[in-house]
Amino acid sequence: MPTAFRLSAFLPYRLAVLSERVSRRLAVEYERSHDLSVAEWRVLAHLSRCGAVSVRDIHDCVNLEKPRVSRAVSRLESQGLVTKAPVDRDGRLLAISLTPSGRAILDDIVPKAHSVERRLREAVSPEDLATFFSVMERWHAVLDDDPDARPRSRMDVEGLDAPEAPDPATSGLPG
Amino acid sequence: MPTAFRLSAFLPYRLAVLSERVSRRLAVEYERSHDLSVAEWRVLAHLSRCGAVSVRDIHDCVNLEKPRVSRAVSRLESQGLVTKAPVDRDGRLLAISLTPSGRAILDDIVPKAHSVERRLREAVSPEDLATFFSVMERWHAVLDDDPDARPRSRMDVEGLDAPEAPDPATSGLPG
DNA sequence: TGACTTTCATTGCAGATGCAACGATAACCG
DNA sequence: CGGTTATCGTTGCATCTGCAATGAAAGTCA
Repeated sequence: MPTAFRLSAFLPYRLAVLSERVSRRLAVEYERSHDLSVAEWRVLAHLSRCGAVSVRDIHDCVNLEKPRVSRAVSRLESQGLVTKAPVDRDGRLLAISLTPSGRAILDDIVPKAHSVERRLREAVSPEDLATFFSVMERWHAVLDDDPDARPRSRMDVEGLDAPEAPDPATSGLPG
Repeated sequence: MPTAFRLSAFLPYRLAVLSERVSRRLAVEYERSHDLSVAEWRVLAHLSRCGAVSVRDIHDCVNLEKPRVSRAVSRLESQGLVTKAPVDRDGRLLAISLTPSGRAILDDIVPKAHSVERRLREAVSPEDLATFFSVMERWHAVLDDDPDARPRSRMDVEGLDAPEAPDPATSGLPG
């Protein structure tokens, strides 16, 4: 008998569908009012916690390819939301930090993002939510052991509660 | 004090990271050996269950934009994996179905896809897995009530166990 | 010091993506 | 019938994406 594959019950597919739907709902908050892409939003969000960091550091922390970070940062800079400052100690590095405008936009978006998340969290019990996260973590562990899977980005593997783990190359910068 | 947003603990972000990692791991199976894109894989998988269907039907069922389905189908056709047949009863419609070659490729990929999924499922208890899916379903329900969220695609909302729910416009086609 | 390797950010480029048209066909309805 | 509307699949186009390659700047080590 011919192979029949039930895509709608397939775990990777279901994950992708939900993830995309949630992402698009969230994108409404930063796209509609501030014309930001996903990459730009992630960069801003990361900068809100980590101060002046390099492109490499952002790449390591927010699951974006380095060129994507670079372009996102350039666009944010052209909009006056971040600044790129050379690092005197290392001519290769760039110290990227938020401007007041960037901070103002974050101050507007972050509550909306939290609101979207809160509505999702409130729809399930704390126990179920904990189970959900533990399942996600175990699946990451499965992929960590799979040579055909991509490695996890640094911030995601180093624990979600750790302090910012500053890049030694850029820590101690102004900003 | 300035807004500090912990991206790595943000639910939409975490969902996106896991989903992308799983998707990329799965893509290894159909990309490396058969040079298929996600869209092409989804089209083939859908056809394996639903026989001869229209572009519109695929679009409704596998969470892909219509142009993306159209191009995926065209590329699959050029590779001899599917056929596009006109529907005599309705000149607008196209009856898309698998060729023997397409079926052969599916016969190769599907076990690999199941293997990836099995490893993930085996990493958690059946109870936790059930909880995971019920949480996903509740989040879909939250988004269903949100006017700023996109509607769910047909197959995903009509239940995962329903029979194929053939498009009345294309049902009864050869294949 | 000086050749070699590594790391950094950027750029090129081929291909994918999303959205808005478009032409063609069918359905609706007076 | 005939005109309007709706649907189907496709295409145009601006943008984004991923990957490799580039040039600049450390780091390494004899």
